[in-house]
Amino acid sequence: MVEPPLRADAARNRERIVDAACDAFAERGFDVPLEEIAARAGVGIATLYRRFPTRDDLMVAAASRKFDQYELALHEARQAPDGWTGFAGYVQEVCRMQAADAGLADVLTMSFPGAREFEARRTALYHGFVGLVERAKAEGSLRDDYVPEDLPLMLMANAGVLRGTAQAAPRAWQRLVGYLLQAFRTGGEAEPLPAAPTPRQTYRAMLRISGCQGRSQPPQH
Amino acid sequence: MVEPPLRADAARNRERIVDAACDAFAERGFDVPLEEIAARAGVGIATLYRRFPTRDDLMVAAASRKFDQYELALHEARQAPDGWTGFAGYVQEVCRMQAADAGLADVLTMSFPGAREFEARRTALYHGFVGLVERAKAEGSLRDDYVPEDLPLMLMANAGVLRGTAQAAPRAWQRLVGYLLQAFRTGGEAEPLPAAPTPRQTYRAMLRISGCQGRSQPPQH
DNA sequence: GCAGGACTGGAGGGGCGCCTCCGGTTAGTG
DNA sequence: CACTAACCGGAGGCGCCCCTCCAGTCCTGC
Repeated sequence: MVEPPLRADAARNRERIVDAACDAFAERGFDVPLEEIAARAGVGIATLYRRFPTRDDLMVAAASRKFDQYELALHEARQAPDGWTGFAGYVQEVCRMQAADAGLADVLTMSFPGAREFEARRTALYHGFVGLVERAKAEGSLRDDYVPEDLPLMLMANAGVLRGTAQAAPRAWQRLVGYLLQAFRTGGEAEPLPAAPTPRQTYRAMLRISGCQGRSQPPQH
Repeated sequence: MVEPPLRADAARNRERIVDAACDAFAERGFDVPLEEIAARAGVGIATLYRRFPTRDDLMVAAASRKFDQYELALHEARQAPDGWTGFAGYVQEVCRMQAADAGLADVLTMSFPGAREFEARRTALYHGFVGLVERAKAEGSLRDDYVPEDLPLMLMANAGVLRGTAQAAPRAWQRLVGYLLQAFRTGGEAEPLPAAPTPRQTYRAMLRISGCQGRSQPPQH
């Protein structure tokens, strides 16, 4: 069951593949061609497959690198002066990371039953978040019917906004998060919101989503 | 510039293609293979391409069929007893339609600069919505800093939730909409929310998103 | 009922990404 | 230094979907 140690050059290549995967996933999401990752790593496609037989394996390896960030955010949220600051700060930070990293953010809303250590860290993060929720509820600033499952819900919503607006209105997600935090808070006065996307930005975003791969000319024979 | 009328059989086939496209888009989203649409319509792939040279052309034709529903929803919202009911009812209805129709809902967040009549109807819907917004703001129930562009934002967020939960927690979107409406309303007390997805549902949704196309066995030679 | 033009569908070339096979290369030990 | 096991990478088969070409079919107007 225990893997024999890799030869030095193989280990080096493995590292380079994971590095390349991190970059590629962050820039272009999880559906980049594996060939591109291999090319970025300066490695043959076969080498990539030998080391990571499944796309999931590679995703797990790449994602693990980012857990540090999430754990740091959780740690900071725990030390916030009050429950709401901690809860809201964590939620915002997670969404910000999601916006900054096209693919890897989905990691929190994914499950890889095969990856033990990965799942353990994800579960720990989840428990930590439950703690934030309870603290905020106890001080009365977070509505009672909030449930921790609302975080994945929010991440999925955020992902949808990011998919649609990443190019044209890269700050639109902040407004969504602003609205949602407002809804999560009890007895909230209307607080100022992040700026809305302009009509122009919205229009451009709508163009982007559509196919619009050009080539719509009639055959003009 | 004016198209000659189609031959009777050609017109019939055209109808069947649009019917099939409506069904296919609704069931599986906009990225169904065109070959499948042709097969559903009982028609050769070439026939489909002759009638709709571009995927966008077909999408426009299929989407136009659904405008009636949107226009009906707008009409009803206008006759609501008060501004908030009209605004919230319309928003909910649009999101409900989005949930019921995997692909076509994106239509409202897309733009097809080439399709005149299509764009005109979409624009009319937009203006109608602006009317709902103004009425609700005037009566003081909708926050002042709400902008009409928040509707596409919401639709994108809803699309993200639907993508993630369609199989495992088909009602999750209602909770998102509930939260957002709460945030849109001024001075809102916390109203009861649609049920949250259960942890079990959330877990299943997370599994679904991941690749998980099986086949992760090591080569076991 | 008979041209002839409009229409049809399947075959097939092309691109892209997935994944594997295999001949050549290299690290690392004795 | 020499040898062997581990490692490498490109070539290429496969499946999927896109889109086009063309020989045959079927309306429709006369």
